Parts: sequence; structure tokens; C-alpha cells
Amino acid sequence: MPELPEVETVRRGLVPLVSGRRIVEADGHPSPKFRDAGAAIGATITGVDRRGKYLMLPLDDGRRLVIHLGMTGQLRVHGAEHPVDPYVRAWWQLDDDRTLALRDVRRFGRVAVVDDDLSGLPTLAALGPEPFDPAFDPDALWRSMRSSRSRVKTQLLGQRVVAGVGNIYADEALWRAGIHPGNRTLSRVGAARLHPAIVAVLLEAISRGGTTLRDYRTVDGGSGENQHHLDCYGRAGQPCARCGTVLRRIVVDARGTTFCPVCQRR
DNA sequence: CGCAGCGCCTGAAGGC
DNA sequence: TGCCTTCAGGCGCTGC
Repeated sequence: MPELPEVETVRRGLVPLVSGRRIVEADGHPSPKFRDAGAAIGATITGVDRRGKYLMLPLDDGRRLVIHLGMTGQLRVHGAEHPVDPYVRAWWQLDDDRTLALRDVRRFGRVAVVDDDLSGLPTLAALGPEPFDPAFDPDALWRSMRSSRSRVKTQLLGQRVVAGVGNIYADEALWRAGIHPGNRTLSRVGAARLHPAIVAVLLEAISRGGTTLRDYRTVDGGSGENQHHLDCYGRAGQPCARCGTVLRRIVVDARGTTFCPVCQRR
């Protein structure tokens, strides 16, 4: 599941391949989630930005091509010849005869061409601060979680407290901070631990090119390396790296959740 | 307005 | 071996 570190890795790979390229042809799967791809025909891509898990490709006409990878999305840039692939949901032929292709087996991804109106993308419109923005600090984290009584992990996954955290890095950050994922309140002390844990977990994953569990791939088809450095996610039944207690699996907000019952007490 | 619940989607994995 | 069931989960939408 591509989260911020995976999307950032894809972004960095895309920059030299699509910046300055004009889109000469494009098309998308008929589903409303992909059919907007063709709306970018004729525009030139002027860069590759990212907000949370959303790739934002500014176009020279003032609009932006928004791409979300969902669960299984992969972006590749092919040469003039590329294999027929039934899972390509959207593609953009560039003026250098290469093609940017979004492959997404489960169609949880999303393509949109937007101007200033983000009403069709409510999560993006209400997206919280980037985790590396100085405005996102322990006090801001505490204040934004203070008004909600949802579980701490649910709030992290909601994209409003901070942008870009998904299931893997939520589990990792909460484990590192020693906070139970099912807590409904976050103390100031807890926020002072959770904030640096979120930032560090994401930065470390970016430095390793993201976490490849199954579908995530870099633009050149490679895998990330962070899956070899996970302390918590997916390790239920194995000993906690900090205290040796067997990690437990529970369900929080309908998502598989791993935590240490000793390090992360309610 | 916040939030819980549901649906989307299909390959992989497990059970028998 | 092969069929069937269950599971994975980010986000948009609906309704309370």
C-alpha cells in the first residue's frame, strides 16, 4: 500500500522522466476514478509535486493532474514499445514517444484533472499538514487530536491530523512512541513522543526507497528496502524488538493492527 | 459537522 | 488438484 514514503520515491523517479513533456494522447478506464486521464491531453507537465499520498503534476494551463495510487497502483514510464497489460487503468503518451502508465490491479487508485476546485477529492481538500512542515510539531499534533474522541490510530489514518500516514507507518510510529493504537486521547507527553516517531519513521522509509510488501514498485520497476526494517507492522506473533514480548494483532478501524502489549499500554 | 459503516475491487492464501 | 471462502485496505459516499 503506497503511503507517503512510497509516493515520494515514485515522485522523485518521475521528475526527470515527465517534467517538461507535453501530453499528446491519453486515455483511462471508463470508471469515474480513471476516465479523467484524457482531460490532460495537450497540456505540458511542468513538474511533479506531492501532497500526502497524492501525486500532483502541475500543468502549463494552470490545472493539475492528480494521481492517487490507492492500494495496488504502480506508475511506470515505457518506451515506444510496451507490453499489453490488462491492468493499466490510465496512460499518457508524451511528446518524446514514451508513455506514463498507471497500473492498478484493484482499481483503488484515482486520477483527476483539477483546477482550484477540489470538491471531488474531499480528502485532498481537507488534507492535514505535511509531516515535515515546521507547522506540524508536537503541540500542533496534540491540539489537532485533542478535539476528537476517535482512536489515535484512526485519526492518523484519516489524513487530517497529518498527511501521508497509512497502515504500515501508523503501526510503526505508534510502536516507536509506545502508544496503544486504540487510545482515544493523546496526552501532551504522548504527542511529544509520537511527533518525532512519525517524522523519523517516514524519513527512514524514504531513505530506503519505501516498503515493498507486494505491489509497490518504483518507477523503474524496483523494490524498496524498508520492508527489511519494520519493527511492528506485520510482525504479530514475533517478539518485540524492544522488550521481547510477543506482538499482538487486533483490528482497529477495520484495519489489521499490530502492537506490543507491554510497550504500548492503554 | 463529526463520525461510523459500507462498498468498491481482485489476487493471494487458506480450508477442505 | 481444484473449488470455495476469506482477507487485504484507502477513500468516497451515505446517513445518523
